[in-house]
Amino acid sequence: MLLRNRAWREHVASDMLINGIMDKDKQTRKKLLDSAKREFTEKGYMKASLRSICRDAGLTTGAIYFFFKDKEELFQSVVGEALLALDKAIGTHFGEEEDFSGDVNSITPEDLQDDFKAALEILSVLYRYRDEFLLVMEKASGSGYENMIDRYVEYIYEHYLGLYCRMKGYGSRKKLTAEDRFIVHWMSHDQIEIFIHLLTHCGSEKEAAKQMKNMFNYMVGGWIATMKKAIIS
Amino acid sequence: MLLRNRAWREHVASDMLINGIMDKDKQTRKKLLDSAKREFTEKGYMKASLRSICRDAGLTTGAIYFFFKDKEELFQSVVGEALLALDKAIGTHFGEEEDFSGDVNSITPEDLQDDFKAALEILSVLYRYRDEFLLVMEKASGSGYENMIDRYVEYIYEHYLGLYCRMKGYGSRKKLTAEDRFIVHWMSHDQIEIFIHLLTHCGSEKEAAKQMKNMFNYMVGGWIATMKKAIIS
Amino acid sequence: MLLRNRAWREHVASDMLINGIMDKDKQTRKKLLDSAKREFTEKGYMKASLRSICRDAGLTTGAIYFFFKDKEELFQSVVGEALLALDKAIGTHFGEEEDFSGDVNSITPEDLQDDFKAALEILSVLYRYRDEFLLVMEKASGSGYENMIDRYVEYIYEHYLGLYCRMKGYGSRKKLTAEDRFIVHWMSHDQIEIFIHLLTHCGSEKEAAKQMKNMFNYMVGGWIATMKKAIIS
Amino acid sequence: MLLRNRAWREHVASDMLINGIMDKDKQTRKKLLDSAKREFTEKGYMKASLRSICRDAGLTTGAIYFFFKDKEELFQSVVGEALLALDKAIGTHFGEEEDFSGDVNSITPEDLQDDFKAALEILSVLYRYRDEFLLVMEKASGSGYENMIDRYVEYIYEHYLGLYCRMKGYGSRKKLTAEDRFIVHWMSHDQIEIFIHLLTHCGSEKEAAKQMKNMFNYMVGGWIATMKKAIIS
DNA sequence: GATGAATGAGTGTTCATTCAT
DNA sequence: AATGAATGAACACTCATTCAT
Repeated sequence: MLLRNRAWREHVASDMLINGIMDKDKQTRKKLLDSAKREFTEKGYMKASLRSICRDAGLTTGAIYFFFKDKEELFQSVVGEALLALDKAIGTHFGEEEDFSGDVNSITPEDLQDDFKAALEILSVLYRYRDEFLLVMEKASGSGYENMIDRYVEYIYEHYLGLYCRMKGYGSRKKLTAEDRFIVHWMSHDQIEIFIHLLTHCGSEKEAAKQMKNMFNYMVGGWIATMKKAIIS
Repeated sequence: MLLRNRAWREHVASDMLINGIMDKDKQTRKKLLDSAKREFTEKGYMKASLRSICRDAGLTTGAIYFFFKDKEELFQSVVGEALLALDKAIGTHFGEEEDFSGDVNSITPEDLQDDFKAALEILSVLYRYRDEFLLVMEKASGSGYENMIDRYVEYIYEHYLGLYCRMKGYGSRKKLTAEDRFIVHWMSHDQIEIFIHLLTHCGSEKEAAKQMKNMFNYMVGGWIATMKKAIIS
Repeated sequence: MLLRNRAWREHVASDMLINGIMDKDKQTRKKLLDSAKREFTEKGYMKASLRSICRDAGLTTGAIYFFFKDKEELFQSVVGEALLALDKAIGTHFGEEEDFSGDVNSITPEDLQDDFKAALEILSVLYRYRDEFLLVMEKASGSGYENMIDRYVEYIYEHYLGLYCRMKGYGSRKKLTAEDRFIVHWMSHDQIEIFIHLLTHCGSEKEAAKQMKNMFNYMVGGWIATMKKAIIS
Repeated sequence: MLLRNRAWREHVASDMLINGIMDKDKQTRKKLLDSAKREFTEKGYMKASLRSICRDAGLTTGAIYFFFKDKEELFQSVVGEALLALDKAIGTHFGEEEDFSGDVNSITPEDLQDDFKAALEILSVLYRYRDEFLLVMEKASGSGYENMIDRYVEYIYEHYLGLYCRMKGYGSRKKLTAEDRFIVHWMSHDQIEIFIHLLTHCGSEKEAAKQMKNMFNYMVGGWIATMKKAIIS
């Protein structure tokens, strides 16, 4: 799992529960979160003013501190659910190394297409919480989520490293050179950038799914070229 | 030209002149800029403290305001020369639409390789001002340079749009669909990301040039796939 | 009586009653007082947080206000019983001017030793409520008990003034000079300091009683010297 | 030396220099210190408000932070000079163990009288900075000077331990029992309390010096009794 | 050219207290 | 009897900026 630790996940999960069950009076909290989302989105984490958030929510200064420990936890509460969902989705599709033991030569670049389906599901999560992810990706500077992108890259990097090895017929990762690792890292990075690019440039999931096709086509082409070159040179 | 306006460019250019000619007591300015670079790099634009910069430069608080209008202009002055150099380099290689009028079919993906040489020269500029570019790319949040990346993307996008048209045999850009534009935009973005990735992950220009080869191979593969698919589907 | 007024004493007394009789659900109050004692001891009156006390007691913020008017009264309730007990003990031993009318010359410094027994009993009270007294003596800054020590000094001062007069053969207090009063005041102060010193430095009553012997010896020596000097000079 | 460290002492010393030499414009700092002294004296360290201090000094909120790092340093600057002076005085009179090597029996309680002269000089320092010492002794709760008294006790305790040993004819401190140490610690404490008592109860140094005579007489009587008892029992 | 003082609005945060339920 | 929400004033502290000298 990518996200911090179990305690944190449960914390966020309990948030979701609370929000789900007690519809009656927890509207203040909701209002606060809405205002916070708006403010963070407008000004970014650092420039966002808690006063301004409270005002916008029709509350007084200290109100936030009944529900949230501090600014950081408020931000966390805004994006937590989204991150948890993404965490789960990524964990499902990129987490476990597929138990592969067939003929090495039978692996074709088309295997990459499997990722496409996974990517579609991830895309679905991303659009379910679009605002929140845009927040994390572009407005989190100064918060504890500043480098979330890198963390995701690092996570799927492991996955792609395995895929790369199998495509090259490496039995062990020990055969990987620094150059191998660099290009795989880049391709992992690129995969994440695809998601971000879609999220920022496509207004709907549907539109994003359509464009992602071409982007994947591009990406697969890149992988093929990378493999060929490796074989040739 | 990419950068704001002529007035600004001249402002920056005169900076360079000043620094070059009057060696005597403009060293205070230099000291200030050095300290500013250090502080911005350490803490990022927003968290950087002018007090701290002055202290580090062995000056008092108000000193900055003799040389710079405000915090923003100080940052600008730190990164200005670098941006100007990059602007020039990009202008040279991506700026002018090549006067192409040959046989459409003669265009091969290998044309992309021309970009490689251009990219190497840009890489050279990037590493000449590595600190400054890292500043702009990763620490400018809150300043006027927050979205510099997008501006560069937008700029080379025009270039790649032309290339794409010629590779597809389009006589006019009017034939481009929204889908065409989207993928070209992405590929432009990707090109910029390659530079940033190199700058952040390679300690020397030499190392970066080496890794860029594989990244370009990947990119060209992507272009080929994009072209093919376009033909097929 | 030393403590404020009758109303207050009855208030505290009724507290004791309540705690004694209704064992059933007044345990909440008890829990609150325990947590308060802990918090006050840890952080001192001012830095103590009512929130924190409630949390520690497993209750919510407002709960305190059912039992106590405000922070001050809570503190009062924590230390009240102890103060009342001490008030009683001091009243018994230092309160009433002994009905003395014998031969003036028969008074010897050994009369001071009578105080020793009284002091032992007071010590017993102090150790019965050791936590509470340490609270009052060292952690009450900011509360209404800040200068409790001075009040005790003032109280026993009257007692020692009488003793001093008799030892000097004064028939009336009118003979006392400002200098007389000053030294008696100091010696009263010193007596109180002895108690505090013991309470803070000895872990058990037994240990304190042992050390008090030497301290009294020191004190009696001081009284003798004071008397002699008064006679001589 | 009692006070923290050399760096700190030099810091305070330079303060004194600044205040002494530059009479011209440093009046703002002086005003701030005056207002601070007043505020701290009135409300104590914790309840003192920096806002209030600035207001009283005719300045705006942030002004303090030009001269002082934070609340703590402001307090330090108010009392620092006084503490330094006291440190010096105490160091002179209680710091060095007198190089005693005469006949043990020749030591009489009158040796204690030597302390009297020392005490008079210390008293002089205390009254030179009376406000400041009252601040430290009674209003420092919450600041870094909360337990200054104990520190002074600990310091002179060493001195009195030596004196006690010589009066008892001990060649080495190893002969001291826990009970010995306890009573000497108490007597050291008492010595300090004498100073505080004078400072709080006498309006002038002259008056204090007069009353101290009797208090010393009392103290010497205590020492004699302590010594005798030790010999007898 | 540069200093050093001062501004003043702003920040996140704390907390005793209140009160409808 | 106790909850949980909300208040609102206060706090220490930061900082870009200004300006007389």
